[in-house]
Amino acid sequence: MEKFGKVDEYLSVRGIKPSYQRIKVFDYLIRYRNHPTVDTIYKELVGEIPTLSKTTVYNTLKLFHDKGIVLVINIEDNETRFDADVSNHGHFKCIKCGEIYDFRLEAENLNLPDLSDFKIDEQHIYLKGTCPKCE
Amino acid sequence: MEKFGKVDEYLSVRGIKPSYQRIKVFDYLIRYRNHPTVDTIYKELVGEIPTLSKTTVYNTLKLFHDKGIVLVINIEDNETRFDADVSNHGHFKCIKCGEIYDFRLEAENLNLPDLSDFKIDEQHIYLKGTCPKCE
DNA sequence: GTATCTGCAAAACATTTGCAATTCT
DNA sequence: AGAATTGCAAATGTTTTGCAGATAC
Repeated sequence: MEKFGKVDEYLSVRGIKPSYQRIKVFDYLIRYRNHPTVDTIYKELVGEIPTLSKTTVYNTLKLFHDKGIVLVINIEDNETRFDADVSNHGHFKCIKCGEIYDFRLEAENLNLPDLSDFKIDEQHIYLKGTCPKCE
Repeated sequence: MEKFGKVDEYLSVRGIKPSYQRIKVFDYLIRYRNHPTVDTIYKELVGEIPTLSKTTVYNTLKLFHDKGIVLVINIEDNETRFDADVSNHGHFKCIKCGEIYDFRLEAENLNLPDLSDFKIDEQHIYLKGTCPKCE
């Protein structure tokens, strides 16, 4: 994951003090790139960090989101997921296996009409269906 | 709202018994077109239907969704909203006033790449930013 | 030593479930 | 009467909040 350089430096540069917990959470996000929920992150890390609390995971992800280094993914109404890839891309969720795939989104692919007076800050494209493995 | 004809008929044709509560909920959706949450619908209708319970609103919206006559909108992670317009359109949420706007989506506007092996059932386009009124 | 960060416990919400009462035909 | 619908109360699950202790600079 050279793209991020050393994680503590990546965080520092963006005004986030690189605490042990924050480094581990961010490291998890970029290592697995699996669009995890808070619960997934917590369960994965608590083995390594026995004192970890979910509150800290919530705090950390909120901070990351405020600082613009993670995206919040609301593709399903009963689970909030997170993504450290903040580039412009879309998400596809397979309704059979539950896997979430990323796909590239070129600007010209989204030529939205009559929104000239709207200032667009965020753009989320969510698709649902069946992935090649499950078809 | 001629598009829906009489609500009880619209529901019946789609295999939904048009109970008083169901008619009122659907009527609310098509009359206000305001992408309400369960709570909004409940609060609006309980004045008119004093015995109404939130459970019934939940049951009703789940039934409507299963039968394909409402869309679930997850533009925000802390609120599930509903839309009786099931045509292909996108949603824009103003982060200042909170209003949600619909916008048309033509097929050629969404020319998504390399998804030929994926079977797409649902497509959600959510934008966030500032609306003309709030700019 | 003072700020910040962490994590426990409780609170606040949103949603679901079980079941009994009601309604409809 | 029988089947479906409604609605209460309780359970569940997720996220937030208050605060005390730990950690970092």
